[in-house]
Amino acid sequence: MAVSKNHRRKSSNSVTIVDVAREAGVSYSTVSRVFSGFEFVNDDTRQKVIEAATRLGYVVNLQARSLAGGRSNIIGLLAPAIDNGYISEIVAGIDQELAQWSYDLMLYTTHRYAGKEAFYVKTIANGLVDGLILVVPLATENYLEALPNRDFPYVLIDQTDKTHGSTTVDATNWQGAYDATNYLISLGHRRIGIITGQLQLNSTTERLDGYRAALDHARIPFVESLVVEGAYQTRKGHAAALKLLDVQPRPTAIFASNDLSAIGAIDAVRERGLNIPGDISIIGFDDIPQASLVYPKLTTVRQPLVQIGQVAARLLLEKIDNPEKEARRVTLATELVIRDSCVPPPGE
Amino acid sequence: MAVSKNHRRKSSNSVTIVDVAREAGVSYSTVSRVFSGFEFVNDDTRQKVIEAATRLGYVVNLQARSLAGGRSNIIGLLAPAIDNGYISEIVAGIDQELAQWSYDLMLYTTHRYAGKEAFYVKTIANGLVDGLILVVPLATENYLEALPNRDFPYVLIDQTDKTHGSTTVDATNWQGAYDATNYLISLGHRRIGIITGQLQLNSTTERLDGYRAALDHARIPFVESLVVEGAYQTRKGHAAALKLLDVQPRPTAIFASNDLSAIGAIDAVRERGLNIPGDISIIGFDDIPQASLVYPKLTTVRQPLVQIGQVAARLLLEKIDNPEKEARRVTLATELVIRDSCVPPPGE
DNA sequence: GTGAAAGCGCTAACAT
DNA sequence: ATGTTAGCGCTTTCAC
Repeated sequence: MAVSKNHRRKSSNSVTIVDVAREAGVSYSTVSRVFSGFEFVNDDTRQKVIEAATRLGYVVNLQARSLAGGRSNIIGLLAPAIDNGYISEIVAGIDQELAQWSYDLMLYTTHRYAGKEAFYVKTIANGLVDGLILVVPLATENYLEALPNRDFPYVLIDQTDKTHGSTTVDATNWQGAYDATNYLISLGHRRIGIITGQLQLNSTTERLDGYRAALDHARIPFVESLVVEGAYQTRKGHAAALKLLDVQPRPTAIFASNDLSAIGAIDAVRERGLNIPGDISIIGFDDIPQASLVYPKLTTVRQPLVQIGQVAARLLLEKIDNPEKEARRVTLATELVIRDSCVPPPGE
Repeated sequence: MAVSKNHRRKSSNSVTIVDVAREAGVSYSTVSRVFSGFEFVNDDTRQKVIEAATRLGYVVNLQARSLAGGRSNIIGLLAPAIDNGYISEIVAGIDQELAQWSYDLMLYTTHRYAGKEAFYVKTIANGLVDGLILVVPLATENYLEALPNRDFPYVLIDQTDKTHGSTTVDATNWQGAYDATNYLISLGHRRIGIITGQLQLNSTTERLDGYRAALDHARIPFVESLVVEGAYQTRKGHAAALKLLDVQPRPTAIFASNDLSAIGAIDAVRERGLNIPGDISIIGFDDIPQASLVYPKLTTVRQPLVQIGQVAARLLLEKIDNPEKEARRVTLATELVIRDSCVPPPGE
């Protein structure tokens, strides 16, 4: 919160619209028209203005444009961090889409104002961004409460909220988990452990349900002790896997609810002197870039991360252009990606 | 460049400083003083203002503050993309540092305006950011030419420029490469291939020089055909490794100038049916998070990526607060990280 | 088609 | 310590 004392103005030697107007011999609103596009301006005039601007090296001041015009062509991304493949891929998708509409991106990380989420979001929304994409794992409500009442455009990624009708994009979590579990079953596994995400999360529940459904479908009894809560991160995945390995009889396969957990699980299994996939098969979820890097290459359920980012950005832009547009939820298809980390159980 | 036609103003139901002033019964500059900190305001008045603001749900409009005050407390990061561990780690460092000074971050990707770099940068610099961090692999000059003449604060990461005196932060590339090569030599290798980065890059040259120096020092002849140009990416690393494997006699070790290349090289070596590290040792550079994920875990030269980001941000902030501050170059130490991808050559 | 003028919400002299 | 007044650089009516 500390703001530096010695506020000195930016070296404001910049060429403004007024300079261009003078140089071109027109009024400065004409210059504005030329650069904001779309107004009817005489071709000669336009030419004069553009030449003058080029001569002077004028570039528009987006800040001023934004204040005056009410729009900044900037959207914000609120995320815990961008230090893992999951978010990076999504950001790539967002960036791709924004580039097409000449929008820019601000990055807000959530770890900043713990406990003051609402204030933080409110400040963001009241500032320069035209809309917000939220990739917030926990406590979404805390962030959201500051938003809908001022009907500020936003979209949620992989996060449905019950209270407000929010525009959301996610993937077929249930189906993906079903597919993963079912694949393991088809390989002959019957004792399948699962490492979940945080239980509050929607995606956690959906994936857990998909897992159960596949078990049910194959008439494999659901065993409580084979379900261990993780947190969608490597460390927790590691710990959860260790727990799973202590269950008797030991599971022959583990479904990790995301790849980060799966990677942690791989290490844990190895530490116990067990072999992957020989002794234990492991399947993940997400297909982040690391999934094909680890050894053995991870069999996983692919989420179209880049596309999720793209769609989220597009929905947001639509919402910005047309605030009346009603909230909707777009769910993209997951896909089983078979690599090397799953084989039939030992002795099969 | 297309700007949406239906510019509608942001739902401007927002509470402004004027509303707060009216509610508190003071002039609106007083309100400004309270929220911009530091002015001498009577405690009673301040109290009244804060209460009024809270009652009304006022939050500052950073945009307006920025236009009026000449400072936005936002800095920009210009990078090719953020989709790899190298940049992600740096961004994490930047973000960490910025958080401390309540600065925010804009993300600009370079792939947008190919061929119009100068214009792009100029627009950025003329807009809302107070400064810019550049992580630009190629054609740095194109970006830079628009900057120094308007003495806009910026810092370069891992990129020295000859023409202007730019503030730069990088790592001990020469020493790191020397250490890597020397380590290989100490293991008994004498035919050591190198996959470089793009030859235009400073870091490429420095690392190549370090490699040569280590060879020289051990009186191992430098062999031209053992040097293959890569591009700091996995794909190119793969291709380069393939080339290296065709050299007769075949190298027993490969120094990849960054981890991404090393990862590509690992795959290439495997495709040739060779074993790592048994047949070929591979060493990388950077120590991105993926380095410890691959199999075998990659021996590499660690760059303090997060710290690089932090230092870059700090230097930039200093420069913003004090434009007279002269440019300087901070070089951080690299460190050899021994993992599993290097062993003595076969038959040693 | 073009110019004049009123803001956008705020900061920063300059007064008092 | 607080109020008054100019802007920051632009968009956007409203005239002509």
